[in-house]
Amino acid sequence: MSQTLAEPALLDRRTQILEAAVVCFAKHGFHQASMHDISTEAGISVGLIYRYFQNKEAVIAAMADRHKNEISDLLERAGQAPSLLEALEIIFTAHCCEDSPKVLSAFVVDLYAEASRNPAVADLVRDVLDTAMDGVTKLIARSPEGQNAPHGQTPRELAELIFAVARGMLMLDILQPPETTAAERRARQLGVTRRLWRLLFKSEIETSYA
Amino acid sequence: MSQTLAEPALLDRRTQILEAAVVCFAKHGFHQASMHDISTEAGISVGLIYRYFQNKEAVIAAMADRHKNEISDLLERAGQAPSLLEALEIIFTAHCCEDSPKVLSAFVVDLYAEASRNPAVADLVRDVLDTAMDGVTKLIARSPEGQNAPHGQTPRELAELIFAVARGMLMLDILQPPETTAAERRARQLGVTRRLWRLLFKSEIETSYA
Amino acid sequence: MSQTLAEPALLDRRTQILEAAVVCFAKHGFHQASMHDISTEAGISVGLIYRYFQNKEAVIAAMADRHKNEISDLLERAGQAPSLLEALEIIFTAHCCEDSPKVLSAFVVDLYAEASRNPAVADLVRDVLDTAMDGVTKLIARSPEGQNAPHGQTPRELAELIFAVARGMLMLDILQPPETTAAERRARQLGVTRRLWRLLFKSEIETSYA
Amino acid sequence: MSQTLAEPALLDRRTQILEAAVVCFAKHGFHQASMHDISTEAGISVGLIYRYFQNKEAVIAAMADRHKNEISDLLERAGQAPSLLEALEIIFTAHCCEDSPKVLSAFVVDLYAEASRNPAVADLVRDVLDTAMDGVTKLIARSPEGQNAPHGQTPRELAELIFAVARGMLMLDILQPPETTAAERRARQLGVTRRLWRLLFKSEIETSYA
DNA sequence: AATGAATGAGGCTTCATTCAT
DNA sequence: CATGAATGAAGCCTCATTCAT
Repeated sequence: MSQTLAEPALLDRRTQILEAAVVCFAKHGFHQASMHDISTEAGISVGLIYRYFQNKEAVIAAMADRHKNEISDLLERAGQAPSLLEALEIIFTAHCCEDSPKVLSAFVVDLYAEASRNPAVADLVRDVLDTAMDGVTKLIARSPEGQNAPHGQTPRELAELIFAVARGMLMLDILQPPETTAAERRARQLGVTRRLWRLLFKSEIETSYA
Repeated sequence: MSQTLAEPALLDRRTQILEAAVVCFAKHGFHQASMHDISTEAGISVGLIYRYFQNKEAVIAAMADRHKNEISDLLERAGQAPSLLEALEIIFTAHCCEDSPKVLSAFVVDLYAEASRNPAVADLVRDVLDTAMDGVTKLIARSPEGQNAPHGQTPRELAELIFAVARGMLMLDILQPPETTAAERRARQLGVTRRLWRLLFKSEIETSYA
Repeated sequence: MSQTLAEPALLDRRTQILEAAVVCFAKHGFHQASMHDISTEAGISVGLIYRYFQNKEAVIAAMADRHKNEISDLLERAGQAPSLLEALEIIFTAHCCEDSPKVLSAFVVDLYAEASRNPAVADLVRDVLDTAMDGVTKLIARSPEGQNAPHGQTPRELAELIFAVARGMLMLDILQPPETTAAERRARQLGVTRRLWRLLFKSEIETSYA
Repeated sequence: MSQTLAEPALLDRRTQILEAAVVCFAKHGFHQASMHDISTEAGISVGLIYRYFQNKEAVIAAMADRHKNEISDLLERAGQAPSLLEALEIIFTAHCCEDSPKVLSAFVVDLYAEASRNPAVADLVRDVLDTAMDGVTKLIARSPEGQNAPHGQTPRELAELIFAVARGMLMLDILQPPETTAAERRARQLGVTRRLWRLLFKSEIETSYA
């Protein structure tokens, strides 16, 4: 009976530590955040972290993995949206959550920075991106407006552009003044999303009616 | 008489140090690169760096400033291109230089990561971005194809999209396998640039002739 | 009723732990072996060790005590040997057991190293040595060849020399390449033992007949 | 001119650190002595040690090397002694120096303990021993009393016995009560040396005259 | 009796920075 | 102007020990 309890407890601790780690990593960066910072944020002792992670590197790797799952969830949610536009809106505004303003953008950019020197992280991030791109490609392919994109661009090409814009907006999001509210950041993202959507999927004539 | 000589020498030393710093920063990241790394790369002693920069922070700040100038130069060159497409091509392929593959992408992404926690760097990067955006906005406004963009998007809005894509491509560039050649990366960037240009500036009908 | 059971159980646990401790101590040294190592080797939990030993120091002390008993047993066995030479052979080859090659040598040398800074261990080891020396002195005194040693050396003096050689051989044993078999190490020990015995107890003339 | 100075300075620092290290290692053991202990004993900062040694392991290795040189010097001195007995006396009393009582014995025993788990140290110690044994073998071979040892033992065999006794006495030396003076320890060593010498090199008859 | 999660002090090592030369 | 030896704070990690279950 302790086994059925031990498993979740173990997972919970890991989750608790990772939860603290995102905060610290987003606030200070992977390598500027100390293990002590994380343990304090998590409300536990430093040593305990090492019961659940082999070392700091492993925490970073787990964070990357967590990111993979979150993107996965995001795509899932986007896939269930009633329209392509709404799906894109979900994808483009995922990081504008009230509770941890700017946290996600900084974290993701840091993740890419880390990927540039840590091959393991690079592989993971690449994998995430490929999966995500495939997902969006399918989303486009099955949507009505994806059937005849302007200039005959393929769904894959459109997905690539969409992702470039999404990652780019993440970088620009970092530069928003710290006092910017989540709502404001969200509004901005929505604006860009719609303009992008119109460009990619609406021919001139149709749009004039909109 | 030493003053007329001192000034350029001083600038040269600073340049020499910064030149070494980009290499180290791109290779290891701002905070993973040690002052010793930089001094070794520059072929000088550690102490000498402190004669030209108050501390490591100042080196990072100077690097950000250097980035500003480089973007400035880039815009200058782009502004002299014969066509908008060519201007965009210059902007989008600036980081694909033979000598230091992937160096610039990693550096810029790191710079944004740093901006997310260092307000001084954030201000500088924001300034760079604003200036660059203004430049491109003007480029678009004065170009023939910028006159009537699809969906009535303004030059500013188009510039925003362009920059989002440009920054996004930088992030994606990081994920390229290390063995990717500069030429391959350049080709990819050019492909995206052209597709983006067509989308933004070519109406469906015109394009069919292209 | 649990008491009659508890006693042996308690001793068994202690023995089990000490059994695991020798292995770990010999493999890593007293202070390099962690309590966790010992608990794993013993197949129990860390906490349990503290039920039977106050702390690591106490484990080491108990190990020293165990060593005392083992030397005691060894002398017992040696005392029952039919001849002095055979007694010496038993003493000199005790550590060449098949199952844990080199284990004992390393452990004993470590014990002496520990004795040099831990007075409690020093006292114990000294006690062991004195007792052992007394035993061997008696062995010599009662043996025929011990009656007239060359140069009129007393049984005590001879025992001292014997023990110096025995401890010294232990140190040298450590330097044997790891692949050396117990049999080889035993053969070497026997050779030295016999040469020593001849020197100490055989006059030149008698020997020429042997 | 700074180069001719830099070299000795570098060597001096290393020597200074090693000098401090022997003290700490002998007092606490290799792994119980902290880098901080060593730096304090040497009167320098912790970080400075790392300018001269890659890590603690390297300090231990250097200590082992130092030991090799000291044994080398010792043999040199012993080789110049007028008689074999005096040569042996030098070898057997080397560790009984006034200034650091018991330091050397503890250090050497620790070195052997370390050798039992650190192959690099084992190789070095083995090498030291072989060289030393060769030296003593030669000493014996060239000495008058070495010509006809009792029982026809070869110089090599005699050297082996001598070294076993020497290492063994080192171990026993550790057990001397801490208040034992260097003179007392020296006296004891001399006693053993002479008895050993008589046994190995003096026939019964000659001795009766002595 | 037994477990193993949790703690936190302490060890090794790095690195920004200073300063005598 | 230039060097690089020196410092010491701080980071990562281990481990003896405790305690709730």
